[in-house]
Amino acid sequence: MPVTVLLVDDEPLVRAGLRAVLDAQPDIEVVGEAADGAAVIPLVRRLRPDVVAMDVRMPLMDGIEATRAVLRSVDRPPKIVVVTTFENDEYVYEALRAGADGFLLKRARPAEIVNAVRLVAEGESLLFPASVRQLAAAYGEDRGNREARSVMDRAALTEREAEVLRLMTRGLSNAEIAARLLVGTETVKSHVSAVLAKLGARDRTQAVITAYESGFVAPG
Amino acid sequence: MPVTVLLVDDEPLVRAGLRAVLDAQPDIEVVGEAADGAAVIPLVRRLRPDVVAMDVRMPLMDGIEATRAVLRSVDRPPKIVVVTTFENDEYVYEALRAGADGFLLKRARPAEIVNAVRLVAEGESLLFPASVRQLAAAYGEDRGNREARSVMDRAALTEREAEVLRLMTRGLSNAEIAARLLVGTETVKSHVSAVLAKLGARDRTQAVITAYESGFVAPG
DNA sequence: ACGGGCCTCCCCCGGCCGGGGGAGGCGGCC
DNA sequence: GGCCGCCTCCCCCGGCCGGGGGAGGCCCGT
Repeated sequence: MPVTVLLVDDEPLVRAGLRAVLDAQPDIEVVGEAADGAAVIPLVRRLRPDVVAMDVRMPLMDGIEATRAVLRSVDRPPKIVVVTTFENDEYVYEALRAGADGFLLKRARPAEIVNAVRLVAEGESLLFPASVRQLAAAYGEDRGNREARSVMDRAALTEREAEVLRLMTRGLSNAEIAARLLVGTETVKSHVSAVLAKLGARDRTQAVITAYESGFVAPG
Repeated sequence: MPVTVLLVDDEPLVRAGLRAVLDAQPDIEVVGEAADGAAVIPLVRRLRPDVVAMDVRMPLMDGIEATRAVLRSVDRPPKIVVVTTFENDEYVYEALRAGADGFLLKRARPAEIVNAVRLVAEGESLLFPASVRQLAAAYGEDRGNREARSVMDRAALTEREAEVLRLMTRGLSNAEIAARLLVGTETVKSHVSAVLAKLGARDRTQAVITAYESGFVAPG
């Protein structure tokens, strides 16, 4: 019996690509598709796929949440392969921590994609940072982003500081933030200074940039 | 006779997706694939496709270069549709300036992809605002975002202003931008003021926020 | 030739910003 | 009880920022 696969990705194009690649294999069968993490649970219950190929970045419920949801609400859960565009995507690591069994780069060659699905179906855990490192080196780029994210991770903003940063990302001035939070402007200045120091930002603009780059705020 | 299409994308997965979507149409036929811009010229010469669907971001030769190369070295060149992941990708604008006839978002629905190919094949030029607006509306929900996007669309920044805004989104001060662009700080201040006015922003922070919200810069 | 848009640079000036340093109150933790 | 982290507020001050107004050179289209 073939390995059954459920595809979860918000982009129909990617789903079509995965389907084309996987269905071309005699021992693999795509049994369903979903456009968002929120739709995964009932589909997994009904279709009982061996493997779920799941995008990490999706609009309503991302791959991390969806992975957690599947693992805790289905017994004998399927293997979960996380699909991502960027190498060293923090989301991927989170998804793996959440219990995903492996991951796939969208730019991988078809043979690698097929191989990854077969391997996790057999119970192998695909955690090869090595190959990711290679691809990262080959394609370079996207470095600043990872930095921003890790800066934000290590920043350890206090609750108040995070709130102030959030208002900064809405374009508010110190005086406006003060009014919004019902505190004095001097207090806001203290928080802003703390945020700048923790994020390694020179001014509020750089702080806002870091917030966007790190995913602290979602643009789309 | 069907519309013939050549796919150019470094990711086999995307090629497979486009092929699946396009080949499903009786009036469209994918006649070839290439993984890099460098391979396009001979393929175009041999296959004489009506349309080339070309990724903008590729390792060896990007879509901009490849577009230019095709247009200048082939007579009766094919229509070129630029394929991108991000809306408002700077590369896309460059490609359009280089002579591309339209563009496609990878996250577009299959029907829209098919439609875009048919339209350019018929000689329609798919330029941005309208179709982007549609896609944004279709996928949007998020209202503020669409507003930001339309603000950006109507902003009509000059080339220089856009460049200054791009540097602003990198966290640079006026002095640093001046140094980077080899002009005086007063000049930069003029451009910044123009950008703020056109974007309806009060300060550079708000301008950067608008840039992120509108997709002028891609965060992830 | 004239006008208009763009890029460049200049002056003045008020204001918000951010750094440095300090301090008091409150809560939790050892 | 004592310490520490967080939130709150204060003063001084230099600097970058942004507004307003102006101007010259360039190219393009009329």
